[in-house]
Amino acid sequence: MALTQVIELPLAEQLGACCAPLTEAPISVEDAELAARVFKALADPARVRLLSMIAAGDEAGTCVCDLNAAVDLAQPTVSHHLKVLLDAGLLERERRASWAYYRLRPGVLHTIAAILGG
Amino acid sequence: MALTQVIELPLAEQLGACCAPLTEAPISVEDAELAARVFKALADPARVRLLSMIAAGDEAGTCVCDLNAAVDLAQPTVSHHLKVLLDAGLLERERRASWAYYRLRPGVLHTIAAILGG
DNA sequence: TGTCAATATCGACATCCGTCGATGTAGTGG
DNA sequence: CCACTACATCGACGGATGTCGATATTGACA
Repeated sequence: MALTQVIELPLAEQLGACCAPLTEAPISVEDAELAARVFKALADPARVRLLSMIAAGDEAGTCVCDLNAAVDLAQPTVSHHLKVLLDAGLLERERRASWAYYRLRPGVLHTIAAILGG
Repeated sequence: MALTQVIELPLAEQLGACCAPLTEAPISVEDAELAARVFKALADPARVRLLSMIAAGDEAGTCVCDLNAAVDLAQPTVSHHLKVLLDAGLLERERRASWAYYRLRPGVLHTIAAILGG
């Protein structure tokens, strides 16, 4: 094993520091890979909806139990989608008592919008 | 066969007329489906790069021959990705002589950015 | 009409991804 | 310690997707 440890920034944060808007200059191969991984997290209707419910919900976070009740998917499926959004750096997770609360990682949506040249 | 014909607006244009930013209210199932289809088009590194090259290139359009030369993919693969971006309503195509030119559909990137609440 | 160049479509393949039931794990309260 | 609840992980299945070689199509030009 290597002695050094790779500190991975959240994907969506790397994206914020990586590159100019798509319209300004051709994106590099590496940065395109990064951007595509973030867009891939958004490339599913269930995830878009979950993200929107969390983004439009309480700033303190939305309980998974509420999300499970609100979408027509099995509990493991919801858990899977939340993990994808979490790994993409779009969400944060916090445990309170025996519940899990997810909330938007601040600024990420703006970061993604900025890449698009909005 | 039905006598009526469904006139399909470009995907990305439907998206512009469909819904508020994700942060404002939970998106509907139908609109989430729509948004996800657009994000799916962006969910591949090759497509992000092609889109960026076209977006940052000449406003009159970018020749497929230039795109073929610039990316390390077989010609049918490039053609396939361009079709995905076209079908998503992100690009426009124009034939000039025996060449095909693609350009950004005006406003689409801003539309997508707006959905994200940018 | 025939040939050539540019692009699109087709068919096949391997891989990835969404889904769910079954099971594991963590935290709560008796 | 045990039972219960909330959530995560695992394993498997079917369908979608990226890739390419072969082939079809389109347009230019003899």
